[in-house]
Amino acid sequence: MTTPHPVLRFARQHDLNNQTCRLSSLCLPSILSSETLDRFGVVAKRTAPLRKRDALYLQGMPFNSLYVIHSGSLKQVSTTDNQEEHVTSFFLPGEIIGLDAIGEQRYPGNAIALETTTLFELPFDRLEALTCSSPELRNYLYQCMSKELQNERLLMHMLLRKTSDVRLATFFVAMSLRFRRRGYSPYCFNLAMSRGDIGSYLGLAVETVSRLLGRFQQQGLITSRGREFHIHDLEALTRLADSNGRC
Amino acid sequence: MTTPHPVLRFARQHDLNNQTCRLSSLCLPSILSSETLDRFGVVAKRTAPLRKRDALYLQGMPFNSLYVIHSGSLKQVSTTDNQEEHVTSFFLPGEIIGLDAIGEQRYPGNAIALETTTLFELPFDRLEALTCSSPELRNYLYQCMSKELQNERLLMHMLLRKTSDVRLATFFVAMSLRFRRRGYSPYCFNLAMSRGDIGSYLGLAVETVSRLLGRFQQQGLITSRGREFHIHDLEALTRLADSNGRC
DNA sequence: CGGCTTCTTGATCTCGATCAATCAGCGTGG
DNA sequence: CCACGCTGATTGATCGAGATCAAGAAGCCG
Repeated sequence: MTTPHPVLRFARQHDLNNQTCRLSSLCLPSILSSETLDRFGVVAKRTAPLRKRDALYLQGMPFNSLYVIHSGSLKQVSTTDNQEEHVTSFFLPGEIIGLDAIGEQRYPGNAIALETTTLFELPFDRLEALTCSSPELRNYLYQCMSKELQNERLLMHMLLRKTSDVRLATFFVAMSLRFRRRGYSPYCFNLAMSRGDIGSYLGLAVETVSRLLGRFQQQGLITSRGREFHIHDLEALTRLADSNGRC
Repeated sequence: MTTPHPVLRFARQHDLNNQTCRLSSLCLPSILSSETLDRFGVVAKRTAPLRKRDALYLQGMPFNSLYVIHSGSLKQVSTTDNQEEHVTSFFLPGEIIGLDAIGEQRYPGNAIALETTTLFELPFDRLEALTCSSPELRNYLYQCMSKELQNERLLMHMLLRKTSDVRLATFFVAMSLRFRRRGYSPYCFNLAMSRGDIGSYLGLAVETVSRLLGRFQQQGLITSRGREFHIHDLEALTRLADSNGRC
């Protein structure tokens, strides 16, 4: 109930600076005064935990709130006109969900819990009202969205061109970075999504993901046991992600 | 100098409603009162026209302003770490440039004029200051960015999976829609970008784009003479864009 | 222990990149 | 004005990455 907002707590502890990042830009800049953060926190309501496969919202439902993950993770799955499903995003603890729903006032996909997940709800009208009086908060929201936009654009045009191994390497580097930013180990983490989800997100077949994981393991880049991943050579992985595929 | 803002003029004339769109969501919603628009317009400064190949800004330059195209068109080209160039966006008249620069406070690529182009400059600090007093403007900006974000996500996961013909069909349908929204013909338009630019944007080789254009022409979907395009069967093109590629 | 789903591994085939050559357009300057 | 050269567009031929089909292995939960 009155537990401080997790992002808030994290920001206070770590005094995050406003550095760049690739896939996930949802860090809280230190510009935010703790006063603003407190009011940000006041708005946040804790929601009942979701169990695996539960939906936070469904595609087309009217947009009311943004959410911040406290623990657990979600995927967003969008169904296109021709009934194909695509995983469009993954969300990890501390990240904001729903920024892509503001425009259409509807959620653009199903948000499905990948494991038991707890969230904070940020009713957008109240948040938006706060931005009146707080330029920092206003700018923070602008920056969040702008960064996500830039990341999506970059990512898209990287992935469109890249070979499957580069795509998967990019994915791992990005995940590692996201865990690092949140204060978790960037070298050892659990990914609650299935191989199929990863494939859908990267535009690859399940079989390809599986084969690549095997190859990465042979090459000593990572080890994977089930959904637990150890990154052994982040530098090589980064080099691969930044390469043309063939080298 | 004191010419009214083109978008402003357009919005007054057409009383645009807030409908959904695919690739470009930069329509002005009718929510915006003309009072707000006037103040919006006051902020806008006309800039000197760019000639073909001129740069509006370069990658890494500090972000100061958003821009709205009055006439002409631009592409944004981002250079990745490994020195590859990717066309990340095209901008048509009436569309806003620079939303993806707010987050990092730097422009994420070179904005290059594809033809003689005139613009309006919107200094962001002044625009942002206006959002204090105008909830409509504030929400408009949020919605612009959110829509672009959603479009990029959808587009990415469509393109990642799709065959080359579906990609190109999607591109034409999107372009047609963008011209339609701005009051131009959706069936006949000039695209000032080269085949190479289109290929780069879609993640296809120039040769593939060229071959596909030939095939589309044979199939009676479009005709292209140089950079002038006629869309003959928008419905079939849309069906192709929404299909799985094989059908 | 069955009955799931998820993951892995193998074999084949297709789409599109790549290499290569020619052609068209277009502005420049002799 | 035309010849030249440059860039962009087209077309053809080859090859490889990855999708797809198919089958088996490994978890996972009731």
